[in-house]
Amino acid sequence: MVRHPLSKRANKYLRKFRKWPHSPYKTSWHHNFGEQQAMHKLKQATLEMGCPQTPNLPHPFLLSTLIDSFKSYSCDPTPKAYYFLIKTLTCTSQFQDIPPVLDHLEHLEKFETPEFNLVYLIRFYGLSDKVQDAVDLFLRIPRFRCTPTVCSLNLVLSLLCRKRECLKMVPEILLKSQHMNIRVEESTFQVLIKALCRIKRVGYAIKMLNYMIEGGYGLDETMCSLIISSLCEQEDMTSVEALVIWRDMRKLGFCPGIMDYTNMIRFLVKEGKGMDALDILNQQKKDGIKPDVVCYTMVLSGIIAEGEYVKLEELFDEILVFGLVPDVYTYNVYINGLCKQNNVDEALKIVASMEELECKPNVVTCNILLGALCVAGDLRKARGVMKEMGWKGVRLDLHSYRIMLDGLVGKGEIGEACFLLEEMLEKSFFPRSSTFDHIIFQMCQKGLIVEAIELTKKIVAKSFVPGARAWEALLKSGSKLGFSETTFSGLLGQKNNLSYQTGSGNRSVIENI
DNA sequence: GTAGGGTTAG
Repeated sequence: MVRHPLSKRANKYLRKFRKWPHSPYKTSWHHNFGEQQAMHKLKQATLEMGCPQTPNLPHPFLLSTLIDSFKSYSCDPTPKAYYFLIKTLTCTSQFQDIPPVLDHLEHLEKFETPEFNLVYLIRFYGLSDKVQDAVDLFLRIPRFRCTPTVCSLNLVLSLLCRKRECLKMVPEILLKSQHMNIRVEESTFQVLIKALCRIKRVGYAIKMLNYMIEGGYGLDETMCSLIISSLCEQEDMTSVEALVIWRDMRKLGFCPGIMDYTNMIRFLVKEGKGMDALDILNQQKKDGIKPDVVCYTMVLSGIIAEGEYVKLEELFDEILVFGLVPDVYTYNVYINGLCKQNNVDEALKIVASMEELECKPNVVTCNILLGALCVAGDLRKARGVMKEMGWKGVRLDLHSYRIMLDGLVGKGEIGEACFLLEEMLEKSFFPRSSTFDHIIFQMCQKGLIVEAIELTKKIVAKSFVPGARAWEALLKSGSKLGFSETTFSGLLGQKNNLSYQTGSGNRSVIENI
């Protein structure tokens, strides 16, 4: 343990340095005892305040309690006592009592207020939507005989960065902090970059990174990674800009890790730049960072989106050559690529081989196949896939049903479509609005008007809102056959229920019935 | 040593 050297500041009550005889009331332990008792009294008062038997009693003014407690033990209030007081006031929502406490602390106390007392309150203000109060308190710190450090500054900055409208105060605070003699540190930049990335202002985060470098700090790789991972969430970031950022960071010596490559690839693929993603993958290999199946899967899907099917084959082979084991995600992407090339038979073969490799197809595999078979008009095989998935325990989801339903409707298989729709409704799956309209329209065309009305009633009872085209078809057919208004009474019964969720187009139709 | 990051579709 390091002790303070016995110097001028040594305790004069120690025998070695004693100048005066002990006063029985003025020893240090006695003083501490008094402070402890006063604290105890203060805590007691706050406990009684929160007493469940008297919840409606007005709260005592705790500042007076604090002052009185310490006075009664003949000692001065301690910073600790103020910390306790401020914490109690915030926890019990007695916000109106905080400013007098601060005034008292500023004008009537003599001790140097520890920064953490104020930091606590600044944080509290910031998190309870009182950002201006937080800023004001920050600027007022020196008046509490406290030397503010980068701690307070970082806190205020992070609070300001949480809200878009407060961002504009950041430069002003940075400027004022200079006058307050707070030295901006690397951590300040980190706070700003993290906050900017969080609120999706990656452009500004990059500016900060550059300021950091200009300020003589080394390249912060963690911040680089953070920026790269935030690219995807940035709506107005183009792939060209992202690639420039990536290139510049690399020039500055950034050594991306696998997650950085993954994030960059994900961003590019999302932007429809599969070939750029492939470039990044190749860089990754050159840099000696082995891409895993996740990287490959994303790049494969990007390449397919760009229609580069030759590359697709090459890359899929590469996965196998590198000894990576494709998983269901990879297979799904590959199968989708085959389907996009109208090679459904090959896709089906791959599914069969997946099973041999004990990689179980999932509902996504199923949906890809169903979609491709329906587009190809091969309903027989599509039905087969549906059944097979059922046996294999792959639970069909909303999309499976919608895809199949659209396939049936597209081929004019209205009877079967209705059957499937019933099955969907039992599972609380709803068709796309246009699909339903199509079914009703076709039923009316075929003269199945009563059935169409029944089906509409059933789906409307489940709060589904048919589109304008369905209503139109029903009305036209109904009036042709001389149906009275009462025919639609079952539908009208739902009117109030529907009006709030109906688009304007549909509302006028319903109201006109 | 691990997970996580990745798949279809209106």
